[in-house]
Amino acid sequence: MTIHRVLVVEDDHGLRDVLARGLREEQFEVLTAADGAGALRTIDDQIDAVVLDIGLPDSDGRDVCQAMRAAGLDMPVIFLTARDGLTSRLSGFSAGGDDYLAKPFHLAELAARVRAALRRAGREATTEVDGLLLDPVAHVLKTADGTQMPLTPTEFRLLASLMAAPGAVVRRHALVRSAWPEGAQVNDNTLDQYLRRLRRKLREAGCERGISTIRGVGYRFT
Amino acid sequence: MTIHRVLVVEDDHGLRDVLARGLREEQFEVLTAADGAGALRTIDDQIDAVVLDIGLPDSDGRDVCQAMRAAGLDMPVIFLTARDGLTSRLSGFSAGGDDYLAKPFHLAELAARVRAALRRAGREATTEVDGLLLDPVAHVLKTADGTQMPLTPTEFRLLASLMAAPGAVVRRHALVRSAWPEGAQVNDNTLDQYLRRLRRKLREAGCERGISTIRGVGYRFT
DNA sequence: CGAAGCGTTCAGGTTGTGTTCAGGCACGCC
DNA sequence: GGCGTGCCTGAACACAACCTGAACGCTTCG
Repeated sequence: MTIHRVLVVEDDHGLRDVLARGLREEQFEVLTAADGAGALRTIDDQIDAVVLDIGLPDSDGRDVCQAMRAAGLDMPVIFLTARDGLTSRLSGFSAGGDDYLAKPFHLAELAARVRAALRRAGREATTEVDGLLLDPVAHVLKTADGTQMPLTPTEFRLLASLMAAPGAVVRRHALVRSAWPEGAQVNDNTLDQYLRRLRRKLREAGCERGISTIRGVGYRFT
Repeated sequence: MTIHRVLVVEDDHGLRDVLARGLREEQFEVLTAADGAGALRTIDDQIDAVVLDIGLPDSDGRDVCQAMRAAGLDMPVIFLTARDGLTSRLSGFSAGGDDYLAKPFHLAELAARVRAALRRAGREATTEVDGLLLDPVAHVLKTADGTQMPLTPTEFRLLASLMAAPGAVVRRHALVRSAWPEGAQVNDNTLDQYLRRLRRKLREAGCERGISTIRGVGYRFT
């Protein structure tokens, strides 16, 4: 999993901490701000996404977003709204391909939305190894001859991890750590299956490179 | 294969933990610091490499690097820069750093870069004897003519132990201690078998050097 | 509702690694 | 030379690691 920088803007201290800690556990790098002014002070083009509470003490979250856009900052924004009603109004507004989430919500859902937004915005890093490239926007593997092979999210994370350091052995548990959420219990066989599917997709895409097994150690993309 | 000591300097707590844990799993000994001041307090000539965030709260990572150099510390530095900033790329190099890595990145890639930097700096994460090198990243034996010979984990540990001190005699029980877990009961003949297999693999790889027997004492890599 | 896609699990087969056994060769000592 | 010890060799074995094909539950989406 690649590491992204997320700014959380929320006035409630407790909630802000919960969000920050939760997103960190989901492998994000997290900055925080307590109000609109602080957000605009913190924000720059190194932020990959913003989680933005609509009801801020000093200003409306949407104004903050507009100020961002005016400053030429185009990263995705996930709005947090105080339950119901508002959401319908927001869906029409949806400025800049953003997303919204009504309180209360699950951390896992927020993390998923942030990821989805990053993907849509093309903020994921493209990995490329010798003509073979991994397109993070479309979640597709593109070969030199233009063939496109769709990948599932988990397949994508696994292959990205393998291609990040071509030729190097990646240990099994390192693969698990990079493709599954922190602390997930993953059956050995599950990983086997994914490698099997990845190898088949690579073969079907007519790719001469492949994943070799280093028995007792891990796998290597060659 | 000696263990290397890496200092990770990163202000974000979550990211720092992820990096530290990941590098430890890759067999590094990891120290951490949260800012430039802490880094300069921690650092000494026992550190083999530094992973240094450019954007630190109290100072620029490049200044930290320059301060290091001024103090006569010449270990390699891998800069972490916020997404593809070309400027930080260049100035990172002019500050005497060895490599850079743009966020977001994969752990496997960071580990590979740290190893590469150590190798370039002559701190040798890989064992090399006269064109024959044992590559722990790819987990293979590479000969001068480019042949790659895969090794099993135990073979790898044994050969590493022999190549660590070329020309010196390594006693049998010393070999056992370095290639098997502490307190393992190893049949004499088992070691014989491994030497046999190693010699054959060396021969098959077209290597003129070999392992000679010192009867009653041990073995020597010449 | 049904269909499709994704993640996961199960059962069974295959292979490589680590290990042991039986026997042979070579060296050193008497 | 006879003999023992240390090392080498070829073959065989057990078991874990890994691969494979098939199926199941779950969610999503039409």
